Amino acid sequence: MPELPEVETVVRGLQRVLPGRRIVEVRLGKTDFIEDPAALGQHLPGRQIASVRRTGKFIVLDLVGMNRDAQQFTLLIHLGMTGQIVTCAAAAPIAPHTHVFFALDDGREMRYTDIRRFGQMRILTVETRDAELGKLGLDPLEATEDEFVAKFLGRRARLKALLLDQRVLRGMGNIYTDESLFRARIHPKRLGANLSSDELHKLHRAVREVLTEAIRLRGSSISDYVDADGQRGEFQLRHRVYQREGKKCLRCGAAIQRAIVAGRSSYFCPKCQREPRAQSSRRAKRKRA
DNA sequence: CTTACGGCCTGGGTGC
DNA sequence: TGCACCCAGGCCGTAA
Repeated sequence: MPELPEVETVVRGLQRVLPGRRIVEVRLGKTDFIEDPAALGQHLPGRQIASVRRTGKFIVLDLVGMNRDAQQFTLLIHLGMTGQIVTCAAAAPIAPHTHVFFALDDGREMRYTDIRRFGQMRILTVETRDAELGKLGLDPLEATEDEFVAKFLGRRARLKALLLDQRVLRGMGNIYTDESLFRARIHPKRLGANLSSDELHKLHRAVREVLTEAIRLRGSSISDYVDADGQRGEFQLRHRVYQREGKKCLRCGAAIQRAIVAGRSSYFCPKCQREPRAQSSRRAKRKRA
């Protein structure tokens, strides 16, 4: 479910209520998605949430001890496919598949719910936090055009794979990849190395537009996604290709197609996004010649 | 460096 | 009503 716009929306909701709160207790259900479950109860109670932010699809909670020399920890949360985080009254009914309860010092709770448990939760030190987050690629909304373009030059992978690769850009997932490629009118099977500078320019702009608009509409709710207040997003109403197989392209009227590209379901307009023929990168061409 | 594939886990939809 | 099957917004490890 959650890609950059959804995680951003969740984080904005959490930012309104969490900073300054102290965690008083952690209760656990199933823990197979938590790197070190015992560490949660060991390190979190008594610590105060200093900040909440997003890096790519990760939610980053920085926690400080109540005395000055206490070690700082970071709680890193990834929502996977079906993860949800909400805050609610401690007495609120418990949704099925809720596996982590963080009791807060104002009598409320932050709860983590995840049907499929593809999410992850880790306690990190400041050093390991920076090492982990440093593996990620560019923030697609902050990258300059030059930085963005450089990530695709010479890459022989398909655009679909590159856009989904968190080491290239951090935060793109299947929905926003397809929506961005449609707006840039680029076929998901095209190779990074074969894009013209005009196409890279259009792609950069399309990615920013799609993500910005999706954040404004508080994300896409296809099935499970809700924000930190339990509200659904509305960007799914603006999808132009995603899950529109067989429906008319809103630009040209052709039937939207679905194909597996880079192992993932991909939606595109066969007329607006021309499929490349026998692709070869420059290097392969040179080899053949 | 790259792709392809299976696996993690549960639930919803479809078709018989 | 049951059941088999396919699909799902993410990501990792393995093999080729």
